Amino acid sequence: MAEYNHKEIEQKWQHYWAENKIFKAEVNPEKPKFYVLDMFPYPSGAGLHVGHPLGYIGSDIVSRFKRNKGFNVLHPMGFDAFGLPAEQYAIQTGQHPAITTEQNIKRYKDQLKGIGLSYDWDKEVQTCDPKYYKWTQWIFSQLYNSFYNNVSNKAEPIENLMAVFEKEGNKNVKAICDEDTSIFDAIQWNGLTEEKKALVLLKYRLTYPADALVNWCPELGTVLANDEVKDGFSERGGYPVERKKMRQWMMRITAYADRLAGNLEKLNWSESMKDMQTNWIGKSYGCELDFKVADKNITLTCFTTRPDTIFGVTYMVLAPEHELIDELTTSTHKEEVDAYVQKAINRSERERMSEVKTVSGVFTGSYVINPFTKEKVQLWVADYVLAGYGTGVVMAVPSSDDRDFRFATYYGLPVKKVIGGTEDLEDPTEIKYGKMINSGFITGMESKDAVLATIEHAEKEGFGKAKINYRIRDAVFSRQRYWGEPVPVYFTEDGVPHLIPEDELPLELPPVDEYLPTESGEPPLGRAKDWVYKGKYNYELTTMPGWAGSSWYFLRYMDATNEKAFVGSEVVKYWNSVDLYIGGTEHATGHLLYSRFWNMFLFDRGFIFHEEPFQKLVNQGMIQGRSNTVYKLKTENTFVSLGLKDQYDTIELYADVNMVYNDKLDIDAFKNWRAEYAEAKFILEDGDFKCGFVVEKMSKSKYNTVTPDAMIEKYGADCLRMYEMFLGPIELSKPWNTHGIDGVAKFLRKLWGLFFDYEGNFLVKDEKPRAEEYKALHKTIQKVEQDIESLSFNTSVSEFMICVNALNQLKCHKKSILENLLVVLSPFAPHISEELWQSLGHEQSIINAPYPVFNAAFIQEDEYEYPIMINGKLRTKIMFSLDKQPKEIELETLKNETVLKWLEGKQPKKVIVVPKKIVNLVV
RNA sequence: GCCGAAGUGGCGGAAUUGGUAGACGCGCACGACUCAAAAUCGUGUUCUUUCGGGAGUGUGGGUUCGAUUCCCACCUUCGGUACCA
Repeated sequence: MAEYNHKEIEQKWQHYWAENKIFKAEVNPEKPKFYVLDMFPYPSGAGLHVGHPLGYIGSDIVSRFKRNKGFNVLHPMGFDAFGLPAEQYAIQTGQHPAITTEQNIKRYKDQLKGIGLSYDWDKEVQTCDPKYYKWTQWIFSQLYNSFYNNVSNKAEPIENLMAVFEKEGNKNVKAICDEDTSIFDAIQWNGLTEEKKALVLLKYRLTYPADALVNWCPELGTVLANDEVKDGFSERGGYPVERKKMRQWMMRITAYADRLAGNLEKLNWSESMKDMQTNWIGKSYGCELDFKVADKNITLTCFTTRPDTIFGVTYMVLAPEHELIDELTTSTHKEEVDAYVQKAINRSERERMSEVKTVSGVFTGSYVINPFTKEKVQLWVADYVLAGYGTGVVMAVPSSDDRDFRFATYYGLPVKKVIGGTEDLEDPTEIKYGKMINSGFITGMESKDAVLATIEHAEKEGFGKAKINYRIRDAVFSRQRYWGEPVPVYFTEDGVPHLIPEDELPLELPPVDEYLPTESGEPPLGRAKDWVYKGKYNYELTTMPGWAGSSWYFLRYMDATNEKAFVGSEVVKYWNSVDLYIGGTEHATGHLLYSRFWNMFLFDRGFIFHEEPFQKLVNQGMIQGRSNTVYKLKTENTFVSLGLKDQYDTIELYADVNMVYNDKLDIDAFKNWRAEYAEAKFILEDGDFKCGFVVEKMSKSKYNTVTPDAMIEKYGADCLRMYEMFLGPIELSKPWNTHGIDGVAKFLRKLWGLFFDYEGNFLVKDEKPRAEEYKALHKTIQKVEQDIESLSFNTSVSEFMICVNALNQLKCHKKSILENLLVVLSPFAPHISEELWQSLGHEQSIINAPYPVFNAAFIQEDEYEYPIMINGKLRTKIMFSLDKQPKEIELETLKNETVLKWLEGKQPKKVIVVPKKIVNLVV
């Protein structure tokens, strides 16, 4: 072969890999395993752009590297195939979402294969495949059949709980359950009807139906999880979201809040990612305190993290949604309170958010009694108190809480200062901690000690207890949509839910005539004809959310075709948890929390053997678009180059980045782009038409999308892979700019040139390398190996360039050098490496070639050129033998001509000689 | 507001535990080859300069013989989160 022909080579090797199942991963206890995982994509209609594969290329390099290093590597890919876009498209066109999804998946797979990624496609999973979602439904069933035991601190079968109920009721049970669960004994339990028993058990199950205040998105016709809502709008589509009470399946993730937060410490994740999860879980230590309502037989419990400020409580506040509001409102205030509550509840999330700094509230007419001081304070309703957090009741301490202070100031409520140092302050909330003042028995204590003292006192007196509170809420699991996993549940006439038995799974998605809600407002599944269980029981009509299928796919990959279990236990024992997981930050509080939850649950129940699914997590940065702009005169069909545009009255328009090179417009291509530009005139500068640029999101409407296909067509997959890595550290976001890719293309041609000359003559000879050649090679082996371990792929690419430049300079065509270099390069540029590897006479794929062993002897230097600095400024350099003693170096330096000139006859005060680093003279 | 990450040439970026700032590449300039162009190769390329130097890693200070690196304060950008009691 005369010239480097990427197209031919890449197709050849991609076929070879696929036909010979080179990347097939099978359990092999003889070999150490390594599991490299990419976050699996939702196959959108637009296909991949060059930003998507960034992480895939990085993980592919690690996978291939580990293979060369002797590991048994599991590196799978699949598709998160249920989802809104396909369904929205189905609503518009009537086409079944499965068809669109299949087409999109095919396109994605073609694109991924074109990049030469080393996936074991036999392990592919698609969440919308009934063979897959059978097991998603099975896991749902396991959750349904489990409760969380606070004593063993893990999930257990619900039968364990039932056995205890039969023996002694629930009075000694320490388990996670609904707040409103009442206490009963064995006699009461055993006396309950089956229906009643079932309803009680729902309060304990890890998945359960409940009336919950949810994020309802009318535009999408479904509820959304908290992490799917951003600033009051749906994350997908950007439609407004409102609060609504609906009956929903919920997941009791709160049972795992503590372990999810605590385990983070053990994980090799970025600090920012751990922080995001920690904040989302929002664990806070404090206590619950009971306030009796004056003249009423009601006790309100509030949660506070600052019980030390109890003597500063000057009023109390309820959330507008609080269920006792009617009872707590006196007749004289009824009208006002009702009006306020109505307004507050109807206010959309969005409005509430935009008015964060304004305060509003009304007095209920009732008073509560501070259990510590016996003081009567006013009870208010205000929407700054959230129903969903704590108990929906807040003790207000305006002297140490900003919001309380703002509220009290606005409504003229008293402020009582309880922390030392705040006595004379205008705004006492500036100081949050100190010595307590005006605080009864805790006066004089430090706030920290006072917290403990007050809790102790409250517990002794029986009106409070220490409590850990979490911000995280149970996750809404129902979606009022069609394109998702059916929930494997039917309802008997009494409304009690029952699981579809395991051997009848999967419960397949039935056909419907339209992908819209029914007339009566039921989800689309309500349209399915004759879709009833055993001919008489109604099925659950909501489907599972997107995160259901993605919460366990990493387990299914291990054993993708197992029909007896979601994953075989020997298999999961071997592959265990993911060693390296690469994906975007956007999944920090959704997918990464839910999958940890499900994994932990499956671990508790003994189905798998690792508590945490992802040991090391790396977030790849986003590749932003880099749009090009051109400037058209407002009144004429004439465009003006960037540098001259200020002399004219222009409007800015996009030019497709694919017809701009180094910000210079290809005018002919531009004229052909659109009919209205065919006759356009151009005002050039220095003979070129220069475009402006803007960095923004990559999208079709901005004409700044670049597809991997286009890059591969022109430069080849190896070039694209290396260039993407060369752009910078994998975790950094950066704009895509095709300009630099030529550098990598040149590198590949130079590499090729070490093997073949222009006529296609094979140049490689089996000769003994010289010291410089060994040095160039081993420097590269060392650097690249370190870089891959730390995922610094960008510097590896530089190193390869340096090495090939050096070998070119040395005119090195020696087999033993080039052979090793190819193995080191192969994870980055696998196709060209395979081809050249074969040209050296190898019959086996380079994928299994052993990684060269770095030998420090080859890069050993015996001399070093010391930079000589005088007062920290570099003045000259002197070569010294590395075994020369510092004292000798000092003496010789002081004799050096340049040094003497700079010393101007003065004697240096101090001479610092750092071996193999530097010499610094202080004058 | 709070939490986190990041600020280095015209551009992407490099610099191991504090030790020659700007590796590697793009772009640009000049040169070679060519009738010419492309490709390729070579040289130069932080700024400034009176060609001795001087300044320089967001800003201001500090520690040090020596700071892109460590400490303090601040500014900017990006990501997350937000009446969370």
